Amino acid sequence: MIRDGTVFDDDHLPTSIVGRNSHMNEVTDALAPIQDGFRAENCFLFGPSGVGKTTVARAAVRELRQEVLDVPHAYVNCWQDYTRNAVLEQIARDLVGAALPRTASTGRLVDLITDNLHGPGVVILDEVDQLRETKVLYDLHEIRGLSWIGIANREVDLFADLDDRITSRISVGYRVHFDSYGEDTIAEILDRRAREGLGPGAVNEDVVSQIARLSEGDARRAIAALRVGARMASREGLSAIPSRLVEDAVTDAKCEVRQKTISKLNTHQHALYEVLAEEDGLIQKELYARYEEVHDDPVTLRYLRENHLPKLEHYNLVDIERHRGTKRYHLVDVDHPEQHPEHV
DNA sequence: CGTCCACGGGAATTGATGGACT
DNA sequence: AGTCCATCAATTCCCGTGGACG
Repeated sequence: MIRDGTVFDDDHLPTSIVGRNSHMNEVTDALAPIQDGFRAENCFLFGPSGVGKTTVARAAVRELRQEVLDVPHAYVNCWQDYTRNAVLEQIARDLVGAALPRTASTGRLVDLITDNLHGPGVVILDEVDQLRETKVLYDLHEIRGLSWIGIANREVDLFADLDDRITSRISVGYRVHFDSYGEDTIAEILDRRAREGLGPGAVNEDVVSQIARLSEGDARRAIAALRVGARMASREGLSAIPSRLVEDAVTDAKCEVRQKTISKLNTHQHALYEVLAEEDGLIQKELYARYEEVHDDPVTLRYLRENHLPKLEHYNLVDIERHRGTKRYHLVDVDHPEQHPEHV
């Protein structure tokens, strides 16, 4: 019953975007100057996860490229590439393509991009609030014709630690707020994905609205649930997803995401996770003490605090309970801890 | 008030790597 | 080929601030 599994991938970009017309218009407005050969307005998209921010950004760039041939564009996930150098390197790769030295200094990278950028270009900075070195925004501003689309969960002040005289010249022309999808919009999205990726009649209206209801306005979760449901059904030899499987599919999809996340943790993060799995609700100092025992090459508390702990929190694996100053670390609950499905 | 704890700025160190110079 | 220097990422070390609490 699964005709095309790629339809359910996180990076799948549908041919038309459901329920985000006004957002699309704002972003394409921001990019419009490129059509006349000028630098676009920087813009900033914010809202919770799974509400189509990245999709809209990518779709807007795609639309632009249908109007204007070969607009140089780059995509950077600042969560992975959070240093100045890493960001510039990624941009150089996407924008300029081809050969760049294995390691290059930031200055060299800026030169490389500047020299090879002919006409205006646009960079998508996903999870831009995770950027450690906001100086890079200044670097981008220095490159003629380059503009960016920043994406974040909350509205953040990106320019906090930049020189005021400089920041006043870097402007964010558009701020686009994304709110949660309604259930009917999620249902519409699911319906289209099903039509594209599954056999005919694989889902009925009832199943779709059930998934939509259970996924709390998060399209990513809904789509993952649809994929899991389809897989479960086809394993039973069915050509349609029966509604009795929906609930399991939603929770399994949740577990799947979690397992995938855990498998990406490094040894330090893993050790922390293990410690918390054994003993929940520790304060930072206790957590560190346990971690130090468990890990055979521990890093300092300072470093843990700076990198690994925030990472676990960001991954939504660890929850921090603040009770009058003292903070306690907890694992985030899973609905079905007793069983998790084999990995994808 | 003194202590404990969390937070985070900032300097310093280490190790890899690549380029320039000899 | 060998030496030296610059850059960068990762990590550590040191420390001041500030809240909570007894």
